[in-house]
Amino acid sequence: MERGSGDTGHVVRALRGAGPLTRQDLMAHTGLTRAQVDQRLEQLRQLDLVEDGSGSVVTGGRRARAISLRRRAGYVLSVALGASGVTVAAVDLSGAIIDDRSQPIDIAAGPHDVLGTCVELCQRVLDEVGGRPWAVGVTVPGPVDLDRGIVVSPPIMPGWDQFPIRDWLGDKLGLAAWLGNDANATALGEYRYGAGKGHRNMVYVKLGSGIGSGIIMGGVLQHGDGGCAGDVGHLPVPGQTLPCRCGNIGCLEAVAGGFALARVAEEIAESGRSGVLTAMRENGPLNAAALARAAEYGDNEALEVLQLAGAQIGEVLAFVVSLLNPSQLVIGGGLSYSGDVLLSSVRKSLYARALPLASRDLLVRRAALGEAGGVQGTAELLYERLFSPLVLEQWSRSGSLSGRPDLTLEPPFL
Amino acid sequence: MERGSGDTGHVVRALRGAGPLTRQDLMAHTGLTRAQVDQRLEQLRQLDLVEDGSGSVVTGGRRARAISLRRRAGYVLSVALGASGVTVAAVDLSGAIIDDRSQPIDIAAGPHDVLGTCVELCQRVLDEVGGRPWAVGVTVPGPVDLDRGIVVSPPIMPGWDQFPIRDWLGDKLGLAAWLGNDANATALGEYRYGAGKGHRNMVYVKLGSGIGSGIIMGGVLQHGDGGCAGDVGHLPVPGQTLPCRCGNIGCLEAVAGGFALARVAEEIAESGRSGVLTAMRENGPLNAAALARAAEYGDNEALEVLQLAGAQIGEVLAFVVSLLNPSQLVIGGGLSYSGDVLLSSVRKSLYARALPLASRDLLVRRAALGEAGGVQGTAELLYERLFSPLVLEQWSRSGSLSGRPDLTLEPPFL
DNA sequence: AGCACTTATGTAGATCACCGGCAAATGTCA
DNA sequence: TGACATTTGCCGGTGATCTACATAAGTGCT
Repeated sequence: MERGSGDTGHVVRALRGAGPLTRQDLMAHTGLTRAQVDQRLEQLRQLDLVEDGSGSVVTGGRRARAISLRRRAGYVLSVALGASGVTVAAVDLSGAIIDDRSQPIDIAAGPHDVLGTCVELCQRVLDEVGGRPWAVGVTVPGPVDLDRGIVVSPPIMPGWDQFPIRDWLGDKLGLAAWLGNDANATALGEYRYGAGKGHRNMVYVKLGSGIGSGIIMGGVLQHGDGGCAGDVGHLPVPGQTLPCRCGNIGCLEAVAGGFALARVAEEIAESGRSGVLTAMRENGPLNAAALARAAEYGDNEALEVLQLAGAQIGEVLAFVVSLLNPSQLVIGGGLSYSGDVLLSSVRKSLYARALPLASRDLLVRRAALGEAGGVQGTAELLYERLFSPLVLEQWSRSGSLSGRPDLTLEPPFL
Repeated sequence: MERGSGDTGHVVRALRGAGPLTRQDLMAHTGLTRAQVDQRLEQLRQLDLVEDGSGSVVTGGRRARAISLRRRAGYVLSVALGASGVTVAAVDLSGAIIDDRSQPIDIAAGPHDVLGTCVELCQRVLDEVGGRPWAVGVTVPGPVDLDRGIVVSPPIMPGWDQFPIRDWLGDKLGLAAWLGNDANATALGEYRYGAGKGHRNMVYVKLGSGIGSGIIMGGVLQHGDGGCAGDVGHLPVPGQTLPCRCGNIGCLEAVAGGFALARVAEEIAESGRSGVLTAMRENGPLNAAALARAAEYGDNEALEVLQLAGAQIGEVLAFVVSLLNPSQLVIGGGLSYSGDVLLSSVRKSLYARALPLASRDLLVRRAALGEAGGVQGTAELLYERLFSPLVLEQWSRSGSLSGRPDLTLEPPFL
């Protein structure tokens, strides 16, 4: 079939995962023999993907030459659409961001407007970085139909339902394109580069304006059959009846999401129950971050609100942990960076309610990548697909990394 | 490394999954060339695993010889421990049960007593079937530490905590052994042979004396990091406070499991609110099945209890479906076979509460394998490991299928 | 029955990847 | 500087795989 190019991807993955490696290291990592490693490296050298690094550790004998991926060999574009802003980044083979641009947007302006802005940002990044990227990946804060590259009934993206985002952007840029969910992609980012490294069963939770999550089981990002696995934001919180944008009532996002907390903060400020919040309000509309600041100043009202939200989030996550028994829970998103009140409240509630067996060895950590997690995760998703056996073979055959390869396949590859 | 024996397993898997196949079919299924298929088949022929079948379909040319696995080539032992009974079965390569024995037990009698009975049953099956099985797999209705082959803090298995079930039985029988959770194994059985065929994201729910589940995502059975993924029986039902054997309160199992329903039935019978149940009680203690029969006779009290239980189960499963977005939910276990009241109530509650997006294309079906699902699933688990590249290579080297191979590896294999 | 056509299977030589061992290269360390 | 350690380049032998062709075993038409 693919004449041994099947495990060329293995070599690339090892190099991407563990930085520069000597031939010996590669043998250990991939299980291949020296001859095999050499052959694979030759193949990669012809594609101009690898280069010799400097010497390695001192062992008392001849120093091994470390082989590393050529960072400048190429890159992918990541487009991270949020509720109120978009970030476009060029991400190199190592997962590092070469260049990125952000711009505020209103997602409710609809696909043509917003995607137009995306293309502009992409152009500016492309002008800065030069060359042609291998692919472009887009993430959105809503449920995605992976096969068709569209969003379906997104609660916070009015006007986007069924719009062919993937193909529109792909054709506009002339690149292979992929569309996914933002929390899912960030989960992969944290799994590869961030707080979740090495935890083959891991859940990433994004606490932002909305609440979402990404589930990694068996080392594989799980999208579910309709592409909406991990949508914890719209799981019900017992006893709650607040209406949610999605049409249901009592959704976690509706009671403890950033939007919801901002609204509560405004209410408190208006009622005058908190001097701190009322004062803060002078500088503009309150948001969840303001609430967190108020809580750190010692404002009781704000503290209570955050603690309640944390407890509610923890309650839902306890359910998730008990069901999936991951070894790590990574918490990210805007809300997670504003003080410790919320996070510690989540922890407390989570450990109190989850099955002891499932939570005994559970680690709950803050995300390590911050804002970059999304674009890095998206890049990771693209690289997984770009270095799949099929695409690699296609590239080897043509002699260069060009064309618009098929990105719809799901790992694990064979 | 393994000299091309890596994809011998592929051939076996194709033959196991799709019955007798011609060489051409195998080429299509595995992606190998004819020469490769021939070589793999030769290898398998030397291990006495395959045989030529009769001719195949008429195509207008020479008829292809179908190749099939020799059913009598060997088998594995499955030991399915339940709360009140144990079943031992010999399962052949096709997943068919060659011979099986069941016997009532009291799991509370402790490991030595119960496992002694298991060994006896195994001996009887072995005497009947003859030959030496390749391995033995044990499943228990409790949380399992897969690495160590023990159960940990099992709610309904007093006296079994930390007992080395796997190694004890393996040594007693002189076979490679594996220990797992019953619902997990059954999930795999339904996925391969039963109602879940082809649904790579599937959840199996066992409604019996206890309630458990098995989660298959990406075509792989997910155990979770501590081995207790899918333990839906001890997820909390909102608003419920009944104490559970596990020490928590309001667990699904405590309010809607078979034990719980039996207790409720007794209460009703005692109170005299239902003539039917009071009458039934004459013939011995009531159980959940009696409740179901009473409901079918039109007894209102019984009907209400079942509907409530179904609604509670559906509520928890709605959560599971919304989170994991599987394409199929398979419901099995003793309770699922007693009438339609419970199941339809589960369905109603589930569809009403799950995210529309996650449940839109969801199929909810009854299990197809019945009692056999557990032992077949266990066998499937064993075969996955027995035909992994490493074990196959070991066997090829020694020339026969002997020894006690290592069964701790998890698929997917590479 | 005979013949053309289709498809599966067996076989042989060419080719390619891989393994193992050896020697050269490139270091360290005393 | 010389002994030693380790990596790396190189080459012949081996075996698996590929290609191509011949043969077997059918179907369907005349």
